[in-house]
Amino acid sequence: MSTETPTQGKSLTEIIDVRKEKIKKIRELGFEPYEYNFERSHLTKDILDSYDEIAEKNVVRIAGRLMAIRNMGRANFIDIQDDEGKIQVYIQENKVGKLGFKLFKLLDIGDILGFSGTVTKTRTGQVTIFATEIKMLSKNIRPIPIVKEKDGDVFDAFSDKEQRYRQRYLDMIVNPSVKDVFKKRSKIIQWTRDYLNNSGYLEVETPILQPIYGGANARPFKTFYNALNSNFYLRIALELYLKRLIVGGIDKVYEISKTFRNEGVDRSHNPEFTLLEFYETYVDYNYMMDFVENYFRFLCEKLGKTDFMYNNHNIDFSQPFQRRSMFNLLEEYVGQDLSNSTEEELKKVCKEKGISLKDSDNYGNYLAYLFDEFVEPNLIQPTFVMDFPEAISPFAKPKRGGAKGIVERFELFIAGQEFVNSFSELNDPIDQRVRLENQERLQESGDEEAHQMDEDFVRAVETGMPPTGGVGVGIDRVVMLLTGQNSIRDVLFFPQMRS
RNA sequence: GGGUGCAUAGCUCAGUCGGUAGAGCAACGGCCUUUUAAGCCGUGGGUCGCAGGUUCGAUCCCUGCUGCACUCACCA
Repeated sequence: MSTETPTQGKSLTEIIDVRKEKIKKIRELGFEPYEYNFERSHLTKDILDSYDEIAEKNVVRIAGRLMAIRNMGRANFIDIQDDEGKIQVYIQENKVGKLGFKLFKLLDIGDILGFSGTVTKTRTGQVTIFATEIKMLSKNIRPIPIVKEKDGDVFDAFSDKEQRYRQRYLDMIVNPSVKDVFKKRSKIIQWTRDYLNNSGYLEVETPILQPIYGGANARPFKTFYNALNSNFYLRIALELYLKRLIVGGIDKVYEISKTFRNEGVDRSHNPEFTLLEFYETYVDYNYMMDFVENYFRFLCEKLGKTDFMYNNHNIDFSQPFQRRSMFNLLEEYVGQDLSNSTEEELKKVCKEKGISLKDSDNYGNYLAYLFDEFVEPNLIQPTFVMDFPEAISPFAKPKRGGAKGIVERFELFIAGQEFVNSFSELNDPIDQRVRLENQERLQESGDEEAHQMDEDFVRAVETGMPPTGGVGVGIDRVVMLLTGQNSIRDVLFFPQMRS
């Protein structure tokens, strides 16, 4: 191979070759193309925000990624982007020296650079760093997409969703608003912890790898533990271990962590997602409704607003959340009072409404089908739906003074989607065992999502579980709602993609 | 899993009623001392997603596959 720099950029591999040659040239000039550190005096945002103050001190040191070059011969303007912003740097040969200028000539968009310089304004009034020293901190050899912008219009945006998700780092570099969503996500999760910690809750970690899965109706991911020669599952919920901790004497406990369900991927589902569950002793689901409502108010307060556009709906958190029983809502939207209907009667209603049924379906399933089909899409503003059928709620206490077969459970619906699920937790061990045995039978009869019997969990309840209110919150959905994103993929750094 | 659509240069996109392709940006060589989608002159860059089929000839038509988007079903 010739030691000459190729004189023409060609395909991608040849562009990369040219940049590798530049690495050699940078070393020949006496510079290290991959530095170990660089002391910064400011972030670009600081300089732009407090120009007057900094201009007095005058000399600054910044570092960041080279995003644009406007080359006018002896006068050169470049844009440097760091975590919080972007600033213009002015490069002139008699300021950076002959050697520095030779280095400048070897720069490419995408390089990570450090600069010393003085802060001034150009004649158009733009805050600019007049560089006195250039330092190469990391040489880019793979070109990044060039996105240009004028008056708010973006040109040639890096917009291919597949590439954006697969190469999220590129997406973040060239589409800076992407980072804003994730920073807000991080804050929402931090505020969630604040809310619970301030209420006396203890954050804990429980097993992700479990010999028996449970706590929700879902298919698990299955794996094999060689050393134990047995099957294990990735957890589908946090419930059963957190309740063991309640039995163990932690009065207020929560976990916020990844959970896994072996189901389809779509705009609002990812196989691994972030679930928050919290349990508090000596309270019931009525208490938890207030607590959850206040949680959303707390987040609104932190975000400084109560209106959010989500899936083309304007969601208003300024009003008290509606509280309606499931039967009450069914009566409104299905058009008949089903609260005294028998299983057979419900089945008939489902058939009349054209809902396809499975053999293993029961009273609770029929109600759930009617609810999903006719009620859910209408629940746009925050609404607590109360009192679900026992048959689909194996961990909730029976409704006090209510109809048989109904439990104290609520779900919070917003924009037709479920955000929160909560029970007055079942603490009667005899009843709990019966419920899980029923689930076990369902599983044996082919319901893949029914619960497994968890003897150790039942043993814990038998030991004595205090009255407890429990809540599960789909954090990704909360983030979607509060950041105005309609796809879960836009609130996950690395959403699930096919390989 | 079903349906619809898309896949062309590093990026954003044209295009070929079937005769192996173009633009802008980026790259490469020049010019330019206040630009900011900088500008000007010049140069190169593509197995047109993959595999088959039809055809004298396929990037284009057909089939299958893969990936992505939207959507329906299931789930948070």
